[in-house]
Amino acid sequence: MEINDKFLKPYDPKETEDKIYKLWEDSGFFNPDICVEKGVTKSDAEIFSMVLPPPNVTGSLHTGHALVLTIEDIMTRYARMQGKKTLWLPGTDHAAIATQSKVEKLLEKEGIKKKDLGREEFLKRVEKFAQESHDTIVRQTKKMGASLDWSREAYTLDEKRNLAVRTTFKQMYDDGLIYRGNRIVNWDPKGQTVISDDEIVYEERKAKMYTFKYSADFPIYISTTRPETKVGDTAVAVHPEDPRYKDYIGKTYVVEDFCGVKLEIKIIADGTVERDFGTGALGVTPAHSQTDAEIAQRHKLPSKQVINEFAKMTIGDERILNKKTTEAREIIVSWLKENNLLEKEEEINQNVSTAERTGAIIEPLPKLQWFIDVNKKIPNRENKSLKELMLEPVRDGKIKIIPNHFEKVYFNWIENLRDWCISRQIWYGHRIPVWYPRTKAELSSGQAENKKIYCNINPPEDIENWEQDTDTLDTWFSSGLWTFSTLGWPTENTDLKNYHPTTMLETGHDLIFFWVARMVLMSQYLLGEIPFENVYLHGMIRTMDGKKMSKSMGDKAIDPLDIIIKYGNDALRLAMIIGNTPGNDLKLNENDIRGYGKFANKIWNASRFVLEKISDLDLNNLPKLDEEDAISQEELENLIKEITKEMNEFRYSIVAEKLYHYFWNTFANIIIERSKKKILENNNSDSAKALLYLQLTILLKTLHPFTPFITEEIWQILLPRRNTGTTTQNSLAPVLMVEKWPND
RNA sequence: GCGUGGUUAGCUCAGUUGGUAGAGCGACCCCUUGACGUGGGGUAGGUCACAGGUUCGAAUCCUGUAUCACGCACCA
Repeated sequence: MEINDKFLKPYDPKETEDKIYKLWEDSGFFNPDICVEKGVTKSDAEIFSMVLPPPNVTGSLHTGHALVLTIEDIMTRYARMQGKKTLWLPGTDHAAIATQSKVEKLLEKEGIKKKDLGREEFLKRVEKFAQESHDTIVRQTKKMGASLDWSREAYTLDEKRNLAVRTTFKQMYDDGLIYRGNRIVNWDPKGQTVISDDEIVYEERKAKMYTFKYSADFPIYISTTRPETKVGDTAVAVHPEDPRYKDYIGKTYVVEDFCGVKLEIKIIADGTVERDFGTGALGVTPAHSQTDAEIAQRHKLPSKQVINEFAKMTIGDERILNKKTTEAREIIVSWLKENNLLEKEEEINQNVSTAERTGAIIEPLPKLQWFIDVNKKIPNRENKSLKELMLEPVRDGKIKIIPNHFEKVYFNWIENLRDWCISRQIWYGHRIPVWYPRTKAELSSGQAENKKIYCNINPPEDIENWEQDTDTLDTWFSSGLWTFSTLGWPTENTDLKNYHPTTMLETGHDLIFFWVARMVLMSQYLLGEIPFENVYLHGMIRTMDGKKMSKSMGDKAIDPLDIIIKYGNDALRLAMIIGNTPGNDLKLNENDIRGYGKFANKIWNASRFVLEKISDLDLNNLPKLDEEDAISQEELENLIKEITKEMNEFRYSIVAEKLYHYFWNTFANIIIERSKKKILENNNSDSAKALLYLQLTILLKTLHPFTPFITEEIWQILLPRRNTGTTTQNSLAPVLMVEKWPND
C-alpha cells in the first residue's frame, strides 16, 4: 500500500481509534511480563506500578472517569516509553450501597420490592446489573485509550478480593481493632442502613427553632429545632457557672404530661454547654444525638429511644405514636402553643445531615454496630495506633502528596477522626465473617445473646449450629485493600513482591479521606509498608457555570463518549490536560475540545507533508544537517530535556502546552516553511528532509502519551518505511507505544 | 469556629529557584490554486483583587484587608 493513501482524507478519529486500540491490545504490551518477554523492557528495569481507581458498577463512564483515565494513561505511557516495567492495573468496585440503591430504584419501576424478592433473589438481580455495568465500563474504558493490563483485572467483590477482606477482618478482630458496640450512629431511614461520618453530606437549609418549656411549672426554657425528640429527654444541661440556672442544678423535675408522655428531667451542669446559645439550657436527648449521648454518659443519665428505624415515633398516645417525626413535630408544636408553653419561634440556617447516596435526612439512633478502633495501640506495629500508622508516612515524607497542601488537609482529618463504623444493613457487599451460636432457646426467643461469637476466614464446620451476621461491610473496607488485594494478597506471589508498594496513586481530591487514607491504614497495618509512594490528586470537572458535572444535569453535562465521536479522543485528552493543574477544578467546555481537534488535524497534515517530502530519503543512513538545521535540532533537544524534567515532576499541563506550541509555531511554521524553500531551490534539501524526519519522529514520541491515537496511526504509516532498512537489528518495535522516550 | 485554595486579557486558565506578563477560545483585520478552509497569517486587549513591607527589582516572598469557593466541626 502506498504510504500516503491514508492521508488522502482528513484525519478521522472514528475510523482510527478502535482499530489502534486493538493493535495495542493484540501486541500484548499492556502487560509488563510480555514487554519483558518480547524484549522491549529489560527484566531488571525500574518498576512503575499504579492501580486504576475502580469505577463503581453503577452505570457508565462520565467526564470524571475520562479525566482519571487520561492523566493515568499519560503517566503509564510515559513510564513505559522510559523503559520502565510498567503495570497499570484495572478493576471495578461493587460500591455496595450505591449499586444496591440503584437496583432498588430500577425494581421499584417494575413495582417490585427488595424484601419481596428475598436476600438471595435480590442479590442475583444486583449481580446481573453489576455485570452489565461492568461490561459497559470496560468497553468505554477501552474507547478512552487506556493502556491497562486487562489480564490482571480485579473486582472488589470477586473471590480473591473476598478472601483478602475476610483475612483482614479476622486479623483486625484478633488484634482487638474491630469491636462491636452500641452507640449513636448515623442511620439512613431511606437506605435502611448505618453510614459512616464520611458518607454524610451537610446541606444548609432554613429551619425553625422553637423555644419553650416542658410544662407550666418547669423552671427553664430550652430551644430546639426538633421538638419531637424532646419526649426522649432525660435531663436539661446548663453551664456550671451560669447564674441564671445555678440554683436548679441537681434537682429532678417530673413532667406528668408532655403531649401525653411523662418525663423525668434532671438539671445537670456541663461545661460543654454554651451560655450564649439559645437560652443557655440544653434539653438532653441521649438516644438521638451524638453530643447528648456523650453528656449522658458523663452524668450517667438514662437513655430513652423514642424514634425507630423508619423515622417514626415509638412513644406517646395516638396523637404521636407511629407518626413520622416531621408530623409529630407539628403536633407537638401545636400542643405547646395550646398550652402556652411556646415562647419563641424563629427561623435559622441549619446544616442538615443527609446521606450521600440516598439524600435522606440522617436520624441519629443508638444501634449495635461493628467499628474499627483507630486509637488502640497495636503490639506488632510498635504499639502504634491506626491513626499514627496513617499519619507517619505522610509526615515523614515516605508518601508524597501532590499538590503538597493536601497534606495539611490529610493531617487535619486524622486529628478529628473517630472510630470507623464498618457495618452496613444492606445485602450487596462482603458479608461480615462472624457467626453467632444458634441454640434452641435462642431460636425460640428470637434473640441471640451473642455471648460467644465465631470470627474466622471460613465458616465454622458445624455451620448448622451457627448463624452468620446479616450485615455487610462498608464498601471502603475492601477499597482500602486495593493496592495489594489486586496483586494477590494474602497469597504470597511475585506480583506483590514486584509491584508493591505501588509507585503512584492518582485520584480525585474528594477521595483523600474515603479512599487514600483507608489504603494507608490497611497497607500499614497488614503489610507494614506504605501502599504508594506518590499521591496525585486531580480536581473536579465542572461545567462552565461552575457546577460539578453529573449525569442529572442532562444537556449541560458533557458526555465523554459523544465528544470522542465528534472530535476524537486525542482532542478530549488535550482539553483535559492543558490548563489543568493538580488539586484545582477544571471547567470543561466544548470550544476548547474543538480547538484541540484542530491541533490533531494539524499533526495529521504536517505529517503528510513530511512523509511526502522524505519519500526518497534513506532513513537508515540520514544525510548530515547543515548549520541552520543543526541549530533547530539542538533547540528541539533542549526542549525535550526541559519537558522530560517536567514530566518527572508531574507537570503534564506545561508539557502538553509546550509541545503544542513547538509543533505549531516552530515545527509547522518555521521548519516546514523553511524546508519548502530549501527543497524548491534544491539548496541543502537533503538536510531539510533529514530534519523534517528527525523532528517528526521525536515529536510523535513525545506527543504519544498525550495524543496516543493519532501519533500511533502516523507511526504505523511511517513504520514500513523505517523497517525496510538493510540491517535487521535496526528494525523497530511494532508500535509507537513501546518506543523509547527520546532522552538523549 | 478551625483549616485549605482561588482572585492574572471579554471568557477559561497557565506562569517553581523574585528580573520589563502568556496560551486557548472569543473579537477585529488580512490571506485563499500552498501539508492543512475542521485552514493559514496578524492586530487589539492586562497599574497580575486591594493596602503595606522586604528587595536594586515582586504576579511571584512576608503581613494585613476584601471577596469567592471548598473541607472539617458545631448546629440546643
